[in-house]
Amino acid sequence: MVSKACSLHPNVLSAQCPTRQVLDLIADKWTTLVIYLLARGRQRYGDLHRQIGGISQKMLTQTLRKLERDGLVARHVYPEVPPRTEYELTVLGHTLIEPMGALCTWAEGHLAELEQARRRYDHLQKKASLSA
Amino acid sequence: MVSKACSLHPNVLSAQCPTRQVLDLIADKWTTLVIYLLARGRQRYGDLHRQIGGISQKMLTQTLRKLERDGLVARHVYPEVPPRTEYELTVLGHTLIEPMGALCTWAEGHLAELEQARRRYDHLQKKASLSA
DNA sequence: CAGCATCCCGATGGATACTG
DNA sequence: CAGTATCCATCGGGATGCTG
Repeated sequence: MVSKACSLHPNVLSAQCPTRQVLDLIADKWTTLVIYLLARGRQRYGDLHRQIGGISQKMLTQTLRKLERDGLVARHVYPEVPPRTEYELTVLGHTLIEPMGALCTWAEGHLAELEQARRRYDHLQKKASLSA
Repeated sequence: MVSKACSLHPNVLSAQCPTRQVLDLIADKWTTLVIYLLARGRQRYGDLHRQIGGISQKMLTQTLRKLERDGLVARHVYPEVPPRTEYELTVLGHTLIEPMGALCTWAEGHLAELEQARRRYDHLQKKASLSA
């Protein structure tokens, strides 16, 4: 937002805008969690699965594959029995930590206001519906 | 990510983590676009609708209501005929512009790498499937 | 003009079962 | 262990039509 490339082109609103790409990247339940966990260091598939603990195998695999495709996560398969696979952030992946951290910091700093606004809004809605 | 509150609690992975709240906030196609447009200043419903140009009335209204509920956007209804409604970012809403800008800047700076990674990945996948 | 109500389709994603 | 394949319920969200 308020970015140079976006301001120059009228197509901020198009799917071609970089903004869209990034949002599509982090805009699902699991991606951010995976990145967050991998920010701590290289980890095995099973460890990720256990830590996230609400995610299905399907979603974890799908998320990891997407991140790998985007070059944010590297996949290391060891030809052993039983198999072992480790995941870690790439250099590119690490660069994403900071801006995402900024967003997280914002969240923590303004969560109270946000919740207060919600309560107030819901309260007013309730009163309005009662008077109707 | 890599945030204090998140690191302290083991429940980063729970829905209670502020991260989740923020992501839920911006994680859909339209929210960011609306915020982006409103960052330019107060605007009418119809103007937003026309500028975004792929959005349905349903989604625009829904997005605006959500942002209003979260205290990020203020809604001004003028009791006129025909009706006029204007939307603008609240003070809280403005504070979100910067962290979102950081993400956008990241996107612009790394989009090329991202696309290259994708091409490379898809290329390798193709070769793998052919040899099979 | 600025919505709300309704219908409806496709995608998302969980649960389950199977495999190298 | 680290997946893949399949089935199926839910839901986001578009299209359409109506109202104050």
